[in-house]
Amino acid sequence: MQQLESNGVVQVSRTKKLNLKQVAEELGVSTATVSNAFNRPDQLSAKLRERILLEAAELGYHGPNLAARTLRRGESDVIGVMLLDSLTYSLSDPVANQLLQGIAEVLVERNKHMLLLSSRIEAGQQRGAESLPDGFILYGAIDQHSFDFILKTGKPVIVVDSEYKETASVNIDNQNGAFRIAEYAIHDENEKVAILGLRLINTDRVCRLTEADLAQESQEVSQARLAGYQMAAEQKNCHIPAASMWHIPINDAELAEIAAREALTVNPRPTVLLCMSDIIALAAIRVARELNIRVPEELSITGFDDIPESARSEPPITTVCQQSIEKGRMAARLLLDGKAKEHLVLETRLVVRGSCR
Amino acid sequence: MQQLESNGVVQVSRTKKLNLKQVAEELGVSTATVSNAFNRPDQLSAKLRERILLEAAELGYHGPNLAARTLRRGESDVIGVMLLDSLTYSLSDPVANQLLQGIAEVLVERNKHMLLLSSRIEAGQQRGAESLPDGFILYGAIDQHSFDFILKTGKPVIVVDSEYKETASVNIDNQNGAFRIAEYAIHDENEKVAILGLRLINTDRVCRLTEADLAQESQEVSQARLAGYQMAAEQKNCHIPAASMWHIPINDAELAEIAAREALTVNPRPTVLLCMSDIIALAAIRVARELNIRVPEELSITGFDDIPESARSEPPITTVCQQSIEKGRMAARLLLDGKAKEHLVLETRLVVRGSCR
DNA sequence: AAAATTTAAGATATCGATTAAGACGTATTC
DNA sequence: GAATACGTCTTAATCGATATCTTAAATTTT
Repeated sequence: MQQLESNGVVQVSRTKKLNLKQVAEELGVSTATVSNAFNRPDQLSAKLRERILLEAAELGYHGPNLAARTLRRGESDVIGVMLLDSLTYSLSDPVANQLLQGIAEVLVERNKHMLLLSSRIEAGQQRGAESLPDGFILYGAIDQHSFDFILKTGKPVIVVDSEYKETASVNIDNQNGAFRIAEYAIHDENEKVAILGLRLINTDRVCRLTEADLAQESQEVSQARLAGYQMAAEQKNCHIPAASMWHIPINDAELAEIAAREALTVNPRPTVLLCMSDIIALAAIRVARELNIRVPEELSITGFDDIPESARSEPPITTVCQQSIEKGRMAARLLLDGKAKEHLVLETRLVVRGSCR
Repeated sequence: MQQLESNGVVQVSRTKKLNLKQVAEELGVSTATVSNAFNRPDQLSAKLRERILLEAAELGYHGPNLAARTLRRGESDVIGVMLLDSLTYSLSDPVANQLLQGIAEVLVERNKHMLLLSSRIEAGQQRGAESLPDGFILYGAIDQHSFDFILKTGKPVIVVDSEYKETASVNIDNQNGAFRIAEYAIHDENEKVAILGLRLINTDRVCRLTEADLAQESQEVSQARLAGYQMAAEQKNCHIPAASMWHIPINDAELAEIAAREALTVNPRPTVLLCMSDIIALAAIRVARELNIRVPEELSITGFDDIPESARSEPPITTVCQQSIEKGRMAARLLLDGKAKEHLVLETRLVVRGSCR
């Protein structure tokens, strides 16, 4: 249909896309040979291969169709990255972003592709793309339902910032990081310590905690950080009551400002404000400025994450570097190297800057 | 192999993944019916459909394989998003990020998936995933080679922040936006105006421009913004010589600081600093503080983009809102609605904050 | 009640590629 | 010089799902 014979020369319309089989016919070789030209250079002579590649390109053929190739080989060279909550939210979060950067770096290096998935499935939406990827990287405390779904694909899964016995994982020692920064920030038993926590309880609103809340199970990362803070405080003979803790549901600057405003207007005012993310710490600094509280003279503020912005704020933030980019790289490497059983725990680093006395 | 018959009951090992055909056999229906159960509810009775869906799930079958489905249907429900430069860099750029957020929002709404691609192909790397997506969104001034490659797939393409006659596009009126902010920032002919420009010439290093550089063709977005600045300056009887312009190769805080440091230490010192991105403006503010130059009293600084950080800096940045998230949404909608010929130009908004007199 | 129409489910060719096995001629070995 | 190995290319089965075309049954129409 798309080829018309005339005086021995076979012509192909350039408008219609052609497939490997048609290319093979055009060049007078078998499909196997064309396929090999693209995938297994050792299976044919260099000369023929070169000719095929060249002429295929001229015909407008740009290499094997991924769907067909995937179907046949059972491998797509695509890696699925599943982010917590909605994609839109995750993409706005600097930590998730750094993770993606690290993942992207390794995937590009290895000629793999990245498919973004979100764990949150809205009503009327279906899963569908999960059968394509060769493996998955899950970020954060994915809900059990999504996790099971992914797990049942039988493909390798690496979890970041969470841990399940069934899969490999990349984590940091949250408790230790929190302990060290709290230990650094809290000088003695006279300090009034407040905590701006991330996802401490299961509520969508900013709120001040009660003792009852503390008994509840919360997200593991937050729980670990909280435990680290408390351990350091106790070591300095400070006690941090639940009423000095605020819950912030997502890592969002505005919500963090609301919490910070509450925390910094209680009486007596805190002297140390431990923030579970840099976004929160940055918000706290803005609120402190607004309230004419000098940082760090009157108030020490600590962050967590070490996002790029933290180094550039005024004052720059004393924080815990959790190497998010590196976590992404490690996760991607574990996955691609088939180390689907390891549980990595990366070191955190205390980054001392100007926001603490 | 994976099913063993015993006393009339057919059992399927739960460990091995099964396909639509096997599911059909298990349930004693045809493959067409199972397929219809998943894709075309109107083609079979509700009762049977429900039974199939239920039992399939129990057998551990999670719906049609994407590769096979794509191969057969010729549609993957995957959209390719190609970012400028390396993925790693793009993911760290707040503007690209907002764009992705907007795209993600619409794709999720419509049950589509997002495949991240980068335009930069390193040595030894191949393209390969380009055959999968049903369409593409290209961000920025993609190099001609990559552009042609994508175009030749014959699939719909939407370009953002660039324009080609062959494809639809979503842009903002860069020149107008730049004109308005410069008009606002430049008070009279006594101002000394300097420009911190993004990708003004084709060099990887920060550098001060010469008149010869101005004659050269540069990237369209930058060129438009520059033209807007110049038009506003001339209207106020100011002339901005090339020597008052700096080229910054990528939208990076550190490079921007280098340029800002140079620009703010020339004599006489500028009174207005027009920055082609908010990242640059934020860097300029830090450098100004470092040099004890009061902003805005002694120096007006303007940005471009309106990234979230700009509203929160001290002083907050007067900038041009380019609605990056909305651009992403529009691009995705154009693509999914098959409007592959339109050239949208979104309005910019002058956002007056504290960084200008 | 016979004919016409609608509804429900099955049979099968097909999408585009990969790869194991095989064919064929040439080079190497003893 | 026969046997073996090697390099190069071809044949053909296969991956998993979809959609067209049938067939059979149920329902409506006249």
